[in-house]
Amino acid sequence: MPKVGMPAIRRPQLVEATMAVIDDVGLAGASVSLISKKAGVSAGIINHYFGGKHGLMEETMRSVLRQLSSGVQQRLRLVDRSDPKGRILAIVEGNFDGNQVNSKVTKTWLAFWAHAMHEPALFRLQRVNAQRLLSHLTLELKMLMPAERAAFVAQGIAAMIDGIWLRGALNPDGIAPKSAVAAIEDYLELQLQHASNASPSYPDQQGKN
Amino acid sequence: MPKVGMPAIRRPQLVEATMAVIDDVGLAGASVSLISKKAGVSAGIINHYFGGKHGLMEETMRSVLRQLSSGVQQRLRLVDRSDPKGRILAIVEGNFDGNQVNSKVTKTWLAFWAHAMHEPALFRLQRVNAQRLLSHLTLELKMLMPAERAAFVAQGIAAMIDGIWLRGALNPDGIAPKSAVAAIEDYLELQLQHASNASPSYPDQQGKN
Amino acid sequence: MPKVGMPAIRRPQLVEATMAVIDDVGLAGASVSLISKKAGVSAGIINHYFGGKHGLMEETMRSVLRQLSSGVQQRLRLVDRSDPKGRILAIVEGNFDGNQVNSKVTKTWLAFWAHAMHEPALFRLQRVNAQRLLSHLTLELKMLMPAERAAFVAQGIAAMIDGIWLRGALNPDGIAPKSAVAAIEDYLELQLQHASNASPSYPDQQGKN
Amino acid sequence: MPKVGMPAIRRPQLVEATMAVIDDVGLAGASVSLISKKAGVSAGIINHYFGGKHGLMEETMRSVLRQLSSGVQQRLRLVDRSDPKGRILAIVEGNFDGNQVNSKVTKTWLAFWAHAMHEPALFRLQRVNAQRLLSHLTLELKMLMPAERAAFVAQGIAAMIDGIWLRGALNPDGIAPKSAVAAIEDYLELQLQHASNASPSYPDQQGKN
DNA sequence: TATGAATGAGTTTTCATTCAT
DNA sequence: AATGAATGAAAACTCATTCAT
Repeated sequence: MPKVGMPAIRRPQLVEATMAVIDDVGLAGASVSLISKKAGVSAGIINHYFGGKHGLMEETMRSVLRQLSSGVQQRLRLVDRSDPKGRILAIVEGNFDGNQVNSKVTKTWLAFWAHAMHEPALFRLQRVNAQRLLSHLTLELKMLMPAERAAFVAQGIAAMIDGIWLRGALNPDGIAPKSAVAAIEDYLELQLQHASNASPSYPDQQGKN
Repeated sequence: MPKVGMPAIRRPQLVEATMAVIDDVGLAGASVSLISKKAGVSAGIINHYFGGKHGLMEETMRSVLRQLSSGVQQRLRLVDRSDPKGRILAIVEGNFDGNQVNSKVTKTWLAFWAHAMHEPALFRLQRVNAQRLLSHLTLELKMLMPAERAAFVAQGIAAMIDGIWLRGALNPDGIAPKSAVAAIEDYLELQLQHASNASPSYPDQQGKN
Repeated sequence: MPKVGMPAIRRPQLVEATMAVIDDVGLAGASVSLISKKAGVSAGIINHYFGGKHGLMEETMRSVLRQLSSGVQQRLRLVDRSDPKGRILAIVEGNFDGNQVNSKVTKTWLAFWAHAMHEPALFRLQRVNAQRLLSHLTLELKMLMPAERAAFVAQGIAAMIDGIWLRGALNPDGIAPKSAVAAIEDYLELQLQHASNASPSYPDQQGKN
Repeated sequence: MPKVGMPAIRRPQLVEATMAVIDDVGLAGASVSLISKKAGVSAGIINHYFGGKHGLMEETMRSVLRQLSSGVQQRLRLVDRSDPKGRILAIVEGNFDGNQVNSKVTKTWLAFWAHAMHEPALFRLQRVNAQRLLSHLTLELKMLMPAERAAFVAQGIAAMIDGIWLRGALNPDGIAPKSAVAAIEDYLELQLQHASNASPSYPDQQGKN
């Protein structure tokens, strides 16, 4: 008689082990045998639950991305819809959430980004995520500046977020969330000042802060 | 006597083939046999010239980074030393040089960045490069604003450069150099205005443009 | 559950196959693929059980040496502790035990002796074995002659044993155990006579036989 | 125009290099490339002079055996034909000649002995040499004891010689010629005493010494 | 005569996957 | 559900040999 509810235990357990192994030895060195050893189960079990290594990898990447956006969602929920600047900062801060920026997550995230380039399924996943960040930012920025400018600034913020992550992967200590957020907040602030000078029809920003 | 000067032909030929294969199938799929097939030579030759796959990979990464910084160097040579803003833009433009931003180089660059996380030799290489970009930018920015602020802005610019590259890897058409440079130039411009307002002792910027 | 107890079957099976292949084609020709073919299993299994060819070779050498000393131990158990001459002959006979002297074991033994010269782990193994033979012999001879002389004679006997093995490897029919033992017994007899002449305080030998 | 007399230079040069490399890394590790590097020439040259690696190895083995028997021949020339015991000791001493017993020659000699087991040409060479030692010894011993006994003792001496060599290979300091010769001389002496007791028709030995 | 570039066969090893238990 | 024994394909690498120069 099979133990019931095993999938709910085994799947996250294996995904966790996968991240840990990728952190240890890189994506290239993350073999099924290493992952199963880390999880304390047999190698065959991966096929049982994920239909193969590929399935486990996809699930792991989904999990990484899910973790990342859940940090953003959580913080957004705390900020009023009518406070665009606050919401933008929430998005930024969510991206540098405490448990996101340690070396382990940074390396796994980067490994998947590179890997996704040649795996259509993962590529789509990654692209959707990148676009979502952009549209979230654009949506809020449109309340503070003209649409065209909003799109432009959103691209800048998104690039800075990912660039800080990317460069943070080279740092053994990971990313310092505070200075990361400060850099982007500074950028945003300048853009808002610029916007208010150029077109006085978007004065909301000053009032809100 | 054997054919002379072959190393000068074979080594770049194999490095080229390596980039092409990484572009095709990713770093994970870039086997020695695939690379040698692409180069039209036997697999054994890679050991002959690079002492193993590892040597070829390191050389390829060096080549990618070299290409990147040579674009920067070339453009810097055309700009007067007393024009910091011009030099910063030269650095930025060099990073989005025409032959840098096609999908092939972007993907190879990203693949190596991720791979370097677990290869000490490549890691050092990558880190040195990332630091060089930063110090080049800081050096010039110091002529336009206080040292502390210069370091801060340099980080911002570096992050935007790498972030645009990273996000560009998701784009099948590669990076659009013009809008990439425009985004960073805009950021720089705002920072300069801010600096001149805050401390009138760095007025050079206005005169130079 | 998988088939249990396979290691207990596979390991000796692979060691046996290794000896057979070394006998057939020599140590240099004993490839993993040949060995696994002889054992009727796949090549990969060797890594599964021995962690690589090296592990298999070490285990095989241990097995050869174990077989050799078990022959000696067996015969020693049948001889009274107070009969040094009998014990020495038991050691000698054990070294020319029936299943030791066929061409197969002789060649494997010699191949390993030569190979061990450049493999620290095997070298130690071989050296320990050579020393053990010597100390066993010395121990018994000390009851029949002065210590210094005992050490001298022990070296002689050990040399003759190994020399007969070595020269036996050149003989397609292997070693003739009887004449091998006879040659060494003759040597021992002469040494005992010499000892009893020189120092009448070691008369035990005559009484015991 | 070819340099004349090159074979007379190159062949011994390569044979020397081969022995040195076998000493360094063992027969298994002695690749053509390593040998040619040691000799300071190109790899292709070995085919030129020896028709392949095999030819070089055979020549090297011949050289080792030649060196060994030349030591014996030299010493035999100094001893009167009518002094069998002296001639036997000359043979023994020749086998432990100063330049024979260092670790380098010992290891090469042993490596070839083991290797010869599976190379008909080398096997014959080795066998002829082993037989020659035996017949030299028998020839002299026949002048001191009955033919049958002479053959028996010759086997004993030959076994001790080779046994001491074999065991000497395990000793980093090589073989101590003096104690090696002493062990065999002792054995010979006992055999001669025994022979003179058993059959007084072979009294020469005593007179000669 | 001599080189060393180049090859291709063969080696060990890794690894995802399958499967009997 | 879970194991780990077993496989076979593919990987990197080694190496004797060939050959144009």
